[in-house]
Amino acid sequence: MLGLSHTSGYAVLALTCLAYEAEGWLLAKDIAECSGVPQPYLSKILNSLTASGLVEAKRGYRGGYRLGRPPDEITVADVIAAVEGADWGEHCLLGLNTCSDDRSCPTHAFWKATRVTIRESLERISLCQVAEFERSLPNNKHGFLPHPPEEHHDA
Amino acid sequence: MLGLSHTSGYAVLALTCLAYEAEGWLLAKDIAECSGVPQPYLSKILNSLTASGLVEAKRGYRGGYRLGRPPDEITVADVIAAVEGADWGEHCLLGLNTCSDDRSCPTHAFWKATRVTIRESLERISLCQVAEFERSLPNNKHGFLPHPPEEHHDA
DNA sequence: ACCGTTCATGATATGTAGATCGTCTATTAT
DNA sequence: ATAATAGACGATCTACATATCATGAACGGT
Repeated sequence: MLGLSHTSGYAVLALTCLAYEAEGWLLAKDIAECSGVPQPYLSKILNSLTASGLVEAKRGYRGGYRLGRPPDEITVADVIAAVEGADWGEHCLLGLNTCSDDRSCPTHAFWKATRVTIRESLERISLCQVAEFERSLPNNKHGFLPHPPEEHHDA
Repeated sequence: MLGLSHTSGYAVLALTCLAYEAEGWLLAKDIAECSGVPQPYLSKILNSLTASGLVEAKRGYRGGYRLGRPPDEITVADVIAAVEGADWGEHCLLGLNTCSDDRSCPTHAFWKATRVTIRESLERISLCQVAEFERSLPNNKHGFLPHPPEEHHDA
């Protein structure tokens, strides 16, 4: 199956929620509800996003998460690198670990070029654009995205 | 990590060994040695390749495996489909299972187009070409590929 | 200083890919 | 028919991604 892990998608969704709320702090719990990502797992993801500086975390009363820098300066590629490691997209298409520039596999040249295209494309998609995109969708009920800034009082 | 499973690469390597030996039958043991794939695991892979018709298996004395059809009629895409399932490359880049044409993710359109390119590229690479490619490599010692048709007598 | 709030972190399931082992069954030389 | 050969298949084991839980540590209002 060709693609990234669920974690990458989760991270993008979570950050998109934060991109909506450019000011204040969002609780992990609210990000979970807004993004649809299971909360305990989301905490782990937010944790590694904090470690890589994409988000800031504040503990205690009135704490929560917010973006570490403006949403137009965070790309989908950044998010993926933060959760998958910087070397995502440096691997052999066929999963061969013997494969390198020196000792290449039959798909090596093609895949190397394709990876660059993919990486560049994802570097061109900022969180702003993702948020914009999500907002534009006709059936943006729930699952993907917010719930405009509005507070819920009931459990 | 963006890429297919190890199994796909193993399958391609194994079939490339068979492509060398267009006539007779090759033992699982010899394919394992030639391709560098761990033998017990290779058996599973060969088994599923047999199920999909890419190779033929013959049991018993003087048995072994051989290609089910000429190597120039087997593409890398065929091999991948056989081991990963026909729907490899139909998944969301970000691993979101909520993602579809109807309810797309931000990378959906781009990724859908890219997938087609990838698939088409792999459909253009036949086992003949793979074998040719491997043969052309300067340091084709062992690991990847054969061992030109020559029998090994010692353990 | 206290205490509730909120993130951080380690321990613990669960599912699936990767890898191995042992045994069953089919084939063929004799 | 028999025995040796070689693939088929089920049971098992490890590693990792995914997911959950419980506890710890930091923060801020009072």
